[in-house]
Amino acid sequence: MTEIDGRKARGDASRRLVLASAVDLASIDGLDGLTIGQLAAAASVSKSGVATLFGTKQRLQLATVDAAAQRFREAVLEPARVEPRGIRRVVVLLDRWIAYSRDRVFPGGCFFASAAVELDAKPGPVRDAVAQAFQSWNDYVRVAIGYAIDQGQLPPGTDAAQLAFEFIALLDGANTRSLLHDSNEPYMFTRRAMVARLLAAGADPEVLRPLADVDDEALAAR
Amino acid sequence: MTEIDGRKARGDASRRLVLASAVDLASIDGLDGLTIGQLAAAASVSKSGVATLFGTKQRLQLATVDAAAQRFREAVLEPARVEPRGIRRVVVLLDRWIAYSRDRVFPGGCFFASAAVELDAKPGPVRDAVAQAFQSWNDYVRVAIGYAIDQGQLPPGTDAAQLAFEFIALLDGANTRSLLHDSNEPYMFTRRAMVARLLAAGADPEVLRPLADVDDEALAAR
DNA sequence: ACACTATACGAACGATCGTGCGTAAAATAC
DNA sequence: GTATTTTACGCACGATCGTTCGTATAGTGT
Repeated sequence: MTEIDGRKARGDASRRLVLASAVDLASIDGLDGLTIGQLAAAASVSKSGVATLFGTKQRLQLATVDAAAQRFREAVLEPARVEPRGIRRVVVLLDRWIAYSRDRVFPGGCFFASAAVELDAKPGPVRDAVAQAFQSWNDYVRVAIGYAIDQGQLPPGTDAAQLAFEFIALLDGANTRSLLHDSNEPYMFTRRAMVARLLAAGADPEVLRPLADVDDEALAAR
Repeated sequence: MTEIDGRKARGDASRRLVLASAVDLASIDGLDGLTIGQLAAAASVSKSGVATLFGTKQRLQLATVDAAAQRFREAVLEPARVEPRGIRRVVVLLDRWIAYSRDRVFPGGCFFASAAVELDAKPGPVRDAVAQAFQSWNDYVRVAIGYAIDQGQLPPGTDAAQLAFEFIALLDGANTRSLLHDSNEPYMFTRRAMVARLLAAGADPEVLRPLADVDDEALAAR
């Protein structure tokens, strides 16, 4: 039943290969700064080969957004899903995001933080795709916090949307500052802020340990 | 004593005129996306005229950063300086920044939030200039909070650097989200977070009114 | 008066951009 | 076997990029 077309298969493999370079380049130079010529050089294929695989630059950009979302899910969402729903998953989620940014899963830092700021004032399909991915990540965090509330690990009156907004703002802030000043100190600021915020919201201090115990990462690296 | 050179004066006037367009364009397309050709068209001068005034694109970019810093100071810092040092100035500072972002003093939102994310992974003099401007704004907020601590309006143990980081992250987060989703709701999230944070830090609720009383701005516009 | 400096433009440079065309090779369909 | 589809490349197109050159104009010096 799963009759695979050898031509399509070959093309998909090439697309994946090219897109791996594309997300790396775009995380540094932006989705507009990404050019077909330098992408072809980075992926060791011909310029017209890239054009054949994606047709137009806009479709290349959209495919790049999808590929970046895939890598994001593997680095952040999937590790958090091993934890059961509730406050523990929220904590792992936030901790994994910091690791994802700190370890430069994308060489230019969080791809979506970059793309969102780059395209936020430039209407078009690519901006819409980025906006939706961003929204989707925000909703994921908000829902994850909602589970913690449902389970009584956070007070019933807690505003999940408000908390999700604050956390994502703190994470993105650390991402940019870390890149801009080549330092891990911003991650410490964000950890402290998030832990304090969760404590103030009434979370159990014990489950916050994964977030709270790594303050020395700032001392470890410069 | 202030002998002015008519030639220089004419050139400076032209530079100011061109730079006014440059910061607007760059806030949307980024400092790299800014091209001499479209800038010349937007400012109604010739392409080679722009080249003559700034020499090279990099010097144009550096001049654009300076011009943006000037506009930022006029929109945010100067209005806050009418308040005496202390918690009141901090509150006005944060409130002015939200107005500066919401009113689109730069058509593409905060110029420096844009430029910082665009260049955070691209070494060079322009990135350094943006990083320094960003740092300077961070220090201004931190010092302003320090005054409030010195005057006993915030507890002696308050970490001014931590607070400054959190506030700027929340402000930048609202800026991006507002642009990306064309909504004023993010500003409400940020106001609530900052007010709650200052209250938790021990600030007088009465002086926080300028920040807290405008929740309905989210309802006013979509 | 003359030399000098700064602004401003038109024109052109080589380089790179995104895209289209023609062709060849590989895989599928008949 | 002969069509057809998909990948992949070389090549060239028009457009735009940043920059440079020559020239004209306005203002400053002596």
